Amino acid sequence: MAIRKDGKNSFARTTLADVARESGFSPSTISIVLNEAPISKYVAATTKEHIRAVAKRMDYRPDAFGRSLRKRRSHTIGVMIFDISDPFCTLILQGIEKSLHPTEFLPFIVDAHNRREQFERYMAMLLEYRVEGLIVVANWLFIDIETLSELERHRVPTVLVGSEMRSGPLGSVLVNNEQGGYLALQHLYSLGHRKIAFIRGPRQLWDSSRRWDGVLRFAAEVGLKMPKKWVVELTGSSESNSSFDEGRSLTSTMLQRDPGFTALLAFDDLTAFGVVRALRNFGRRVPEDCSVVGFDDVPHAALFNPSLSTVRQPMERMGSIAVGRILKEIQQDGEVEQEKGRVDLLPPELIQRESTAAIAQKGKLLPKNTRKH
Amino acid sequence: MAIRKDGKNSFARTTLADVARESGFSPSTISIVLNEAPISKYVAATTKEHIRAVAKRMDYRPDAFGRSLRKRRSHTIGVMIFDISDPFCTLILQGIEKSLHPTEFLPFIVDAHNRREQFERYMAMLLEYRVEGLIVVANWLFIDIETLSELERHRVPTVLVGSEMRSGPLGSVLVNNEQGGYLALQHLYSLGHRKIAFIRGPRQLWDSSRRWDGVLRFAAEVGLKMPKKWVVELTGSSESNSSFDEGRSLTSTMLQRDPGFTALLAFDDLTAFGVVRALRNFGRRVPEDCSVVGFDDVPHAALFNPSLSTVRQPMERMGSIAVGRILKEIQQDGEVEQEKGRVDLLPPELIQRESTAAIAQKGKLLPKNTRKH
DNA sequence: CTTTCTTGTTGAATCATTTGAAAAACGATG
DNA sequence: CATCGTTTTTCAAATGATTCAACAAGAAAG
Repeated sequence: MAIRKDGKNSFARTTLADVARESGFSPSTISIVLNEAPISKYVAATTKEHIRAVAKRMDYRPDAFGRSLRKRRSHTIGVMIFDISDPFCTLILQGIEKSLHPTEFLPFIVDAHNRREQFERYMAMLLEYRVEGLIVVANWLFIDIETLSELERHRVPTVLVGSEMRSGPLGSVLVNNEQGGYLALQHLYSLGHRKIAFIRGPRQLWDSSRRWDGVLRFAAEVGLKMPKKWVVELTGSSESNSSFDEGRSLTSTMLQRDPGFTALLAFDDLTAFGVVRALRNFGRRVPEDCSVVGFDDVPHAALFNPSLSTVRQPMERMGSIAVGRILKEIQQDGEVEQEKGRVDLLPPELIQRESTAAIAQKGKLLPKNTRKH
Repeated sequence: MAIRKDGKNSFARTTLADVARESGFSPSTISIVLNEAPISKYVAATTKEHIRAVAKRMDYRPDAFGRSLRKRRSHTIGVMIFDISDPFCTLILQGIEKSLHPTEFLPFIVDAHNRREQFERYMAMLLEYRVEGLIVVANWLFIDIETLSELERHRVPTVLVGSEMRSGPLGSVLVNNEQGGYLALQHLYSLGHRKIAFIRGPRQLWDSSRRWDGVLRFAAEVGLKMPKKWVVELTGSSESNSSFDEGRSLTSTMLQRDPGFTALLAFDDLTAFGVVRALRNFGRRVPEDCSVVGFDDVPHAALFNPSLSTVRQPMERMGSIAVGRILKEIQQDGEVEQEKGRVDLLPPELIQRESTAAIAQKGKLLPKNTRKH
């Protein structure tokens, strides 16, 4: 359909040459005018006007490929995520988008679905598209360190968000997990809880250990006992709702073992949701019979019943800080090496909601509690 | 750093010419071999091997810009979303990604943040990048019809997911909202509820009306009365959690007006979460005192307390069907016009969970409700 | 009258790749 | 020895835009 006699598809896009022909000026002039290049100050005002009018009338749009090829710039920042359905990563994405918006850069988002093979394929893709920077949103990261270090090889400024490499040249932006763990336990402790159960994160996850370090530090400071029967650990499959299911089953196990705890500290919000479900099924009310605290503050934490007390990660800010660092690296073109491996640790914030409450004064747990707040 | 005497950055990417020089063959041959073009069957096997080896050794990656410019194909499908933090849209995205994965196409995702200005900017961007197809995920769509119809002008095959245009040339893939509304009310009715409150969707939203049509159809069939005092409507701001907040405040209003309803049908899941919150604050238990049904089945609906009964939209499938249609249109290159404006209506599915229950036999709320079903 | 300066515009090269046409190389055929 | 048919490889053009050096025209200066 719609092929003209001259062989050209009549719907073919308008090119610079078309505008040139139509306006009577050369392609060079058109380009200079439309890009408002420095030399354009020598172009006659009438010419400028005329060219702009013609370009608009013909609905001219510069071709990204031609342009990028010539300028050797793509004006894109690659954003690699591992699971778009994770709300944690969603908010970071929003932070990234928002701070990229006023710039000349465009995010190129790809989702590896937690699959190594896809990670690699998309990675190659991003390099072919010559992204000028790369942000890796590592929500739940089991890709080996090795694979990530390889990123450096490509000489593309890279920042890791939400996770940290034990060693290695990659810069990262993340919450201070150690402090977060500390805050969470401190919160429960200050509400009077002494019999506290714990669901740690998966051992393979580095953040998980840091968070646990914070918990241990507070426990040591106040001399809290942490009996083994009340400390369990997620296995960390990469399935979507696995931490909910695991939170639930681990809690059930602990309840059957010894239901005497009055509070539970969960690795993250999704786990905490599972915990609440298990407690309810066991006939425990939250927070009256057992307080629960999560980690992350995903958007749904506030909507949940009961709304979840949790340690907030400033996710949107993490995204925008990552963008800031990438832009800086791009501008400085690798001059300031010392910036590269830097780790930005942002402070977490304890958000108190309904799922935690002071322990019953005279309440024995099992009997009924008749207090006010 | 690392600029060689010849002025070239030593980290510059390897080009086809580099491989040609290194291997002793011409760029043409390299291209033919690496792309396994038809003529490559005439290339000597030893040559092929040699070229592949050199390319691999030099870590050659074809440049997407050079290639796309020459081939006049981008191998990308634009995906326009309006709010990435909406879980509804997240699942559709996953469906899209998954079905695009085995193809030669790559999704180019942009998020307009519900802002018209950004929508237009990103739209222009996608056209500059010559996307070969476009999927618009219209979760919560207040962009005028006009703007969307304009898409057609660009001769890019376009499919709308999750919404439908009253009229216009754009094809779409969405759930049968009318049937969904019908199912939701039928569910509550079959549980014995007769005093039912309703929170409609915003009037500007076309889907909202269709859903409501289904509700009315069922009500008419069984002769259910729907007093005005128990029918309210969302205003539909584009804020992130607005439907939660609105669901909550509208429910509070209705409860104060007349708390006699035993069930509530909400426009969507997020609204339903707000409803549950309001009921709890009012001292009503869900589902014992009031059943609540949502719409969508977002991932968190199952994790919520109580887990939410709802009408499921097959979101992942919607995404993959959209991809299927786009790919077909691309291949047929506009030959089969009749496909274009087609509307795929997928069947919704009622998911019964904890938030709905049969009405109490010896009912408390208002005096007697002593029937069976 | 030549030179210089300013203003306004353009030609040609360049970016990395693909591709149809053409050119080698080579043995075989008449 | 010219001609032909294969097989193997390369030339050169094309894709769409940007940019630098250069050119043209007119005015001003020497």
